[in-house]
Amino acid sequence: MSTKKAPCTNTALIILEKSIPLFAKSGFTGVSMRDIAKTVGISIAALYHHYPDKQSMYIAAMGHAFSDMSTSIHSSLEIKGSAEERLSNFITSFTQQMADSPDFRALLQRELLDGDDERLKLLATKVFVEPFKALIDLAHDLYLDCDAHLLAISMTGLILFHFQTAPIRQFLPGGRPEHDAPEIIARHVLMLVSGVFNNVQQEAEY
Amino acid sequence: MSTKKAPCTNTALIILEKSIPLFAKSGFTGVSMRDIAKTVGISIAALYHHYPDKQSMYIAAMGHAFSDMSTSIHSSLEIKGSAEERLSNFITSFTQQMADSPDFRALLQRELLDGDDERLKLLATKVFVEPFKALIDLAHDLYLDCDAHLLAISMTGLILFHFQTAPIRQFLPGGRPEHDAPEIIARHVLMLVSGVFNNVQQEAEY
DNA sequence: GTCTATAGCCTGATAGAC
DNA sequence: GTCTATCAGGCTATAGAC
Repeated sequence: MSTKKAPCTNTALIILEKSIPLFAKSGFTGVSMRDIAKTVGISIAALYHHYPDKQSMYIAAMGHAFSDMSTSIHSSLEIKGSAEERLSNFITSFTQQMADSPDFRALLQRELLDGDDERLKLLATKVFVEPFKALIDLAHDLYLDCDAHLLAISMTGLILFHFQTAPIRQFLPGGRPEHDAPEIIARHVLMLVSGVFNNVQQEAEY
Repeated sequence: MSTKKAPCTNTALIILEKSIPLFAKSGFTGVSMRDIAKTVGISIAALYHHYPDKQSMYIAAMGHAFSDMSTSIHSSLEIKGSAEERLSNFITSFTQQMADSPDFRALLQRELLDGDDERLKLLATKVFVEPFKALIDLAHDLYLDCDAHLLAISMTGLILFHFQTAPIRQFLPGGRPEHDAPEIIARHVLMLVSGVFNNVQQEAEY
């Protein structure tokens, strides 16, 4: 367990870790093997010793980035408490994790645009299936009888979209730098979702 | 006014209209001048007669795509009625417009990832500033005293994220094909936002 | 305004020495 | 496992005829 977190000296893994920021910034077609070789500090031919082609390297890099995020998310789903506490905790920690992982966010966006079914399935099962199950359980415990899948999408989307739009918000009415702070975003999303909670309770009382 | 909507026979505009789907599908670096020339049905050299380089052509294509969306959105912001009716109408029509414009959605996502400040400012002023103003007015009329900018981002994000995640939802718990329908998405988002409305009213009564 | 032809560079990928 | 050298083809962009 502790060995997995040790700084990596294996060349194949170093290639992945150094190429992830490049792919996040410029996408698959925007990064050349030359760029990667230069960043890693080895020759192009050496890259091909570890991966048969660029596509395989990209997929391996995605798998690595998604595994990292997976462990990070998993570790924050276990907290016990009331349903309200767990909801608040999920939103807060997920928002903080996304704020801490700009590369993952960019890769996620790029995969949603360009990923084929195989890559999207990997992304789903490695990263999002478990938090989605937790969210659906949470919706059940909170007596939210709206579609749990749609609600889970909405909650993750609410959080992620605030980060996605960060670069354009300075040009939109009311946009201010404070709006980028994860604490502000988390509080806002929790307010929105709590609204649903109360709303459905009201309807149930009719 | 009617002339603007007439089918275009000007080569420079045909180039834009035929290249927009290519850029939407594969991004700037994923489309070559060869691809565009082939799709338009002219030679590469002819492309360079109308645009000085690939970058200029891409920016012109973005401007064209965003203008189209701008007029489409503007035409649905004028409807009168109570604040609740206008909210419902905005969500419904915006969701429908996004459902009808997959190319615009893809270009928007790509620009959020790769656009520089100049391009993002164009995107903001051409497309999003006006609906944002309408949403902020709406939030005021509904006595929502939460941050209007954050709420506007959240509403557009709620809608857009359901489309963004369409290809991956089949791999997530509870995902079903019906969830892609704009009517379902619009109703779900309206339910979420109405929840806020009731919630804030409750708080105001305390 | 459109064409053919091409320059000059960059691309992914390989061969073979060490 | 890493290197240098290289290939064949794609890339953006241009020249010059019609």
